[in-house]
Amino acid sequence: MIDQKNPGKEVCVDGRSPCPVACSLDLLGDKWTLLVVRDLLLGKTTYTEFQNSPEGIPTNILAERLKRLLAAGVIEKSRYQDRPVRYAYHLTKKGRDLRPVLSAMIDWGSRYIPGTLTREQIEAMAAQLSENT
Amino acid sequence: MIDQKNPGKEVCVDGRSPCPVACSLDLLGDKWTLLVVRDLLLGKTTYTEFQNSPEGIPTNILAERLKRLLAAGVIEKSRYQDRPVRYAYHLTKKGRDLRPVLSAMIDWGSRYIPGTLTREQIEAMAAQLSENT
DNA sequence: TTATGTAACTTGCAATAAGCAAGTGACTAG
DNA sequence: CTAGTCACTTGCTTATTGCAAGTTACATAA
Repeated sequence: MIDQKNPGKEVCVDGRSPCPVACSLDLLGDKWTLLVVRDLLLGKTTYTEFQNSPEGIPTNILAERLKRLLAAGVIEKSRYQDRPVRYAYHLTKKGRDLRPVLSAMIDWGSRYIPGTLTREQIEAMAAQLSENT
Repeated sequence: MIDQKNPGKEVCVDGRSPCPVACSLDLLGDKWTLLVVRDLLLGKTTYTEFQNSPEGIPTNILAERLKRLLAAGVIEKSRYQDRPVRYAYHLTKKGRDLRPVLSAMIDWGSRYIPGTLTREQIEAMAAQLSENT
């Protein structure tokens, strides 16, 4: 993975090593961040929609993760309505390009974790979700 | 993602929801676990090799993660030498099938995180690593 | 035979992060 | 003027990390 002749010397910005996996995990390596990205890929856009996902993300953690993803340029925030103020979150290109990561996790999880939905079931639900908008 | 008519009811074994992403993250969602899998995919097999990776995983966390991956059937442990006792860890099929997840992370990280190595650089180093054995 | 060294951990403890409940401010609808 | 929604924030308890040091079993060198 890393230059064995020069260990721990060449470090990426704020990262633990120049390994793209390690640096990705610095941003995405926890139990919640990729679930927010999942929701965004499914077309959810608002704070309350993220909160209503069945995993039940704690509100302070959701707020913090949205800030981090915003700072990292993975998502963007827009006020889509004044009076009353309402915000929508969307993935940037950087964020949309996380789809293959999520996709690989869906494949792995649905194959190896019993009781989880298959890609097909998820896609059917995603289609329904976008119908209702 | 999840059945909206019956929220929070249909949960996978020990998981937060029947979503394969959520359940995968219950096992893999932290800063270290996938780095161990990365090392294993690169051909590293021993405790000390994992420790010597440039990210510097704390030893107690390494021990705990190996236990978890073992319990989850992602890796297996073998005594490859008595006197002195030495252990080797290897990926099972379940573990090797995580390659697409790591692969997608390499692609995303090397594209979006400046200073990280490209897939090509990593593959070159992996080739070198297996030469030296 | 004692002394040093290595592999693979375990233990103790301080610091950080997660999780829960409750509160806030802007605004709307009844 | 009361209740309700959205998008958060604050306070506090519990759980997880990270660091240093210790442990056990064996090996090799003096």
